[in-house]
Amino acid sequence: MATLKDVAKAAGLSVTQVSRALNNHSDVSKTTRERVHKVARSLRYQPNLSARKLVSGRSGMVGLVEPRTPHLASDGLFMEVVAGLSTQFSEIGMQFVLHIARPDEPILPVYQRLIGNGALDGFVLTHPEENDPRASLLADEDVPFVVHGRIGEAAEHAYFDIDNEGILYEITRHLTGLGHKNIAFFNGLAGRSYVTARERGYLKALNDSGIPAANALIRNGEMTEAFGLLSTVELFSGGALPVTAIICSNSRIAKGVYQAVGAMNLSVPDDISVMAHDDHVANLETAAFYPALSVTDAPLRESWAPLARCLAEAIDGAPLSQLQQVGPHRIFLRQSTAAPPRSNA
Amino acid sequence: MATLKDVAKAAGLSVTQVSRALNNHSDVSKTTRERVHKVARSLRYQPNLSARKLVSGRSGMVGLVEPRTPHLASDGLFMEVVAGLSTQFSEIGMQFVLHIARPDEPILPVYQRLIGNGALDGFVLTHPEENDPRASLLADEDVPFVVHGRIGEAAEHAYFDIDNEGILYEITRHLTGLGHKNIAFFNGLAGRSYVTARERGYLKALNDSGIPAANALIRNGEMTEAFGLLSTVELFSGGALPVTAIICSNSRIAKGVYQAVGAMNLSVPDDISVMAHDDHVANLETAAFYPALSVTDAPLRESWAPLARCLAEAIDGAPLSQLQQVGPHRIFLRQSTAAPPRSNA
DNA sequence: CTGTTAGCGCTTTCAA
DNA sequence: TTGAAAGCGCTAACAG
Repeated sequence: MATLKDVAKAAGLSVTQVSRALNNHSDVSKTTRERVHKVARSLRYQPNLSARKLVSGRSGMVGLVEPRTPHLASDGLFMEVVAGLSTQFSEIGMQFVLHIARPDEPILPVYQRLIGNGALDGFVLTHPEENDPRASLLADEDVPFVVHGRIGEAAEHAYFDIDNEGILYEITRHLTGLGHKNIAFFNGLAGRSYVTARERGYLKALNDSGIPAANALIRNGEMTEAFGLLSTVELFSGGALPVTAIICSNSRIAKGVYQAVGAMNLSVPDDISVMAHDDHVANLETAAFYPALSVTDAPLRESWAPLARCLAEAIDGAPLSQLQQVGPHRIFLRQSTAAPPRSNA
Repeated sequence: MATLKDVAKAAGLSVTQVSRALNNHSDVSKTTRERVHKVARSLRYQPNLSARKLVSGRSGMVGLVEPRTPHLASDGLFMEVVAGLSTQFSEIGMQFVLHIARPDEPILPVYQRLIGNGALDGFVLTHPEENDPRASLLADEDVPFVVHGRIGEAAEHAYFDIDNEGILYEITRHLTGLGHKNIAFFNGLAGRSYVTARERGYLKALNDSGIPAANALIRNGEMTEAFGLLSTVELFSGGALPVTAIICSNSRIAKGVYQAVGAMNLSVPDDISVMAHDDHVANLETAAFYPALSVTDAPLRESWAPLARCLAEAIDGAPLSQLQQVGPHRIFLRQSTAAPPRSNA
């Protein structure tokens, strides 16, 4: 491999000046810079990341740590994350490193090892939880990181997130606006920060509509079809509250809800209105549901690019205010929502 | 982070001696070594990989490069590979780096970048093809690598493989031994080296049994249920040769074959014998097929540990002879194979 | 605009 | 058995 020294010799310059030219510093004449770049290219020069990291603290490598769960191999979401991030980081000339931790191994020591190794410039954290210890560790150690999502209402870290609270507020207000009063909410697993945020939005909307919240109407679970199906059946077999609308945290849950509603010989939207948030991860075309599902829409895949950029900037030492971004979402009102049936209005 | 210097100071020794002690060199007194280890532990010392790589050429990081295909996110095999390798490498104290390449990007330049970066010690190559250009590149550049599979009959590189040729030989001989003469073979995509090896084994067995091979009996395709189903139907609708046995390169294909055979109102094994190789990647319990499928058996998951060890040794400069390993396989004869029906015997 | 000097953290001669 | 010194390839002061 050609080194800086080789390029310097070939260009008849000092190593320093070549380094500056290659890194596009301002204090290099244009002619020199161009000549150096040409020589470097002809020698197929590539900077040695280890050497660079050693002196400047930057290697251009960032990592994602994931515990190896039994389902990992069949987890489409996980692969979406990995493929998306990996692609986006190489797009901006960085190396994305995936580290799968042993299933039995506690996760913090893994981060500590990786930090101590000193090979990585920063980390991406996904699926944050409230008071996530990984974030605390990284913050304590002053290691740059970006979170996919937000930890806490006043997050003190770099993140890219969608407005989970706002999304649920919009959905819920739409339903209360139609006249619904008993609105169930099938949310994700408790503890995840987006789950909490969504619950906040739901509760706030109910409150703003003057509707009391009922614990029995909120359910948390893994966001699967089965969860939606079972929750719906249980909700109606309990028969306590005359639920007229169901909000699903994703389209997969909604699919299960549709099945249960059909099985119970009820109809969407005549008997029950259904809405969901669609992140486009499940291969479910919500417009092709029958009846077409009303959704808020924010494709997960649109977050990898901002996330990568955000981490790059965090590593470059950008101020926190620039590193906290909330992506857009849309709302599509289709055929699955209507005013509640008379008997329950 | 604590550095060697810190440890040296705390231990009252020179940096040199500490380095030697920590790396368990022979020329360090036992007392010193133990003391140094203790001090290092108490300071939570971790060697800086970049510094180490810079001077010794070893970082302890190895990589796998995978082009991002549309199906990647739902490709269970891929995740099995990633999770398996990642786990095994951390088991032996190495870092496993996954690099997903952009879909449009030719793959060789990606390797060249990664090599030139000088951050990785070596690579794992999966899904090798005959005359695989990646292997040529890595060999040319003198970068250690290990192949999951073999390239060519007399492979000149480190590999861990199963005896694909032998496996197909065994299967085919078992069928010819039962009296079958027209034995179809549904193999994987042409070009992959294990596909070629299996074909060799199949042809050799036919030859050794004095049975002429027929091109029409060999089919190559993506190893899916659909491939098995369609191939079977086509084979029989052509109606040229009275096929009495089908060999499938994996259990998924066999599942498709079973479906087609059922649809055609034929029976396994009375009309058609079926055998397959089972790598335990598809979640198909071959013993639970009806009738139970006769298979050769070599779980893919058993290859990650040897593969990781092999690469580690290759990086350590072990001789090639130690780096070429062939894993074991078993054969389970169950209910899907029998002598051919009289009319075709 | 350019070169000289120093040093990142580590391993490895070479001497003692 | 130990230490001093050199240097891996690079960047960042500091002079000029």
